[in-house]
Amino acid sequence: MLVYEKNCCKREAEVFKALGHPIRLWIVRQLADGAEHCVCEFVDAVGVKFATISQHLTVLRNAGIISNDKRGKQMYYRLNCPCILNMIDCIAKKQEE
Amino acid sequence: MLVYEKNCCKREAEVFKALGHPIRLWIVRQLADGAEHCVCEFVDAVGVKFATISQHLTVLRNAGIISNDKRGKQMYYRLNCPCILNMIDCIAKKQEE
DNA sequence: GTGATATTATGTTATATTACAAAATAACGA
DNA sequence: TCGTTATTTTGTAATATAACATAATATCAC
Repeated sequence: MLVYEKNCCKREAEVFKALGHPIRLWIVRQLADGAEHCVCEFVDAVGVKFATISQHLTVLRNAGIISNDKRGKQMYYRLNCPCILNMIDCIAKKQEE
Repeated sequence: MLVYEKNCCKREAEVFKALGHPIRLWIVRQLADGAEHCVCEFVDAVGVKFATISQHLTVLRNAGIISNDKRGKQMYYRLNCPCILNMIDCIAKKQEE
């Protein structure tokens, strides 16, 4: 018999939700292998407004997926746990089938 | 230099988005190891309306995560690819840290 | 300090999601 | 066939999300 506990899966669902947007998923991929990038690089590549990218980065940070680090005028972002890329690749492979 | 291609990551993001709701994530977990369950079992356990669970199941199905199979009056659901559980467990472990 | 640059915060509008009620469908048993 | 049960579909209202404009903040160069 199945049992659903109040608040179950809440925090984990937040991680998946954060990855559930094309721009955010793409950003995470750009941070593969420990690469660091600043906000303006994402803005240039994606072609949406600065504020929008910044918002997406905040979502990823709140979910614990990325961290940031200010150096000079620029804010650099990096993956907290590159293992998340295995997961993404696993989904991507399934899509190709 | 980063390049974002139009429509990139769209289909994959949909999979993550589908997993990005506590009830749906819980449902996927109940289908671990090939277990099959019918809609009413989820309804009883979660305590939301039938229509709500049915809607969530549709989201998971559209994302290609689960499949269904009608037997008699009941509709049974199962995981398409149990490997998705590894991914979920990986996220869950990170949350415990 | 002033101005320029990089970024985040806030407010706003359009759109999407969630949960429900009620209606529709499908399969079974009497 | 008729009613019952299991489920999906459709419509609706509340809430959340996404993208943007604009304002605020922080850091550097002068």
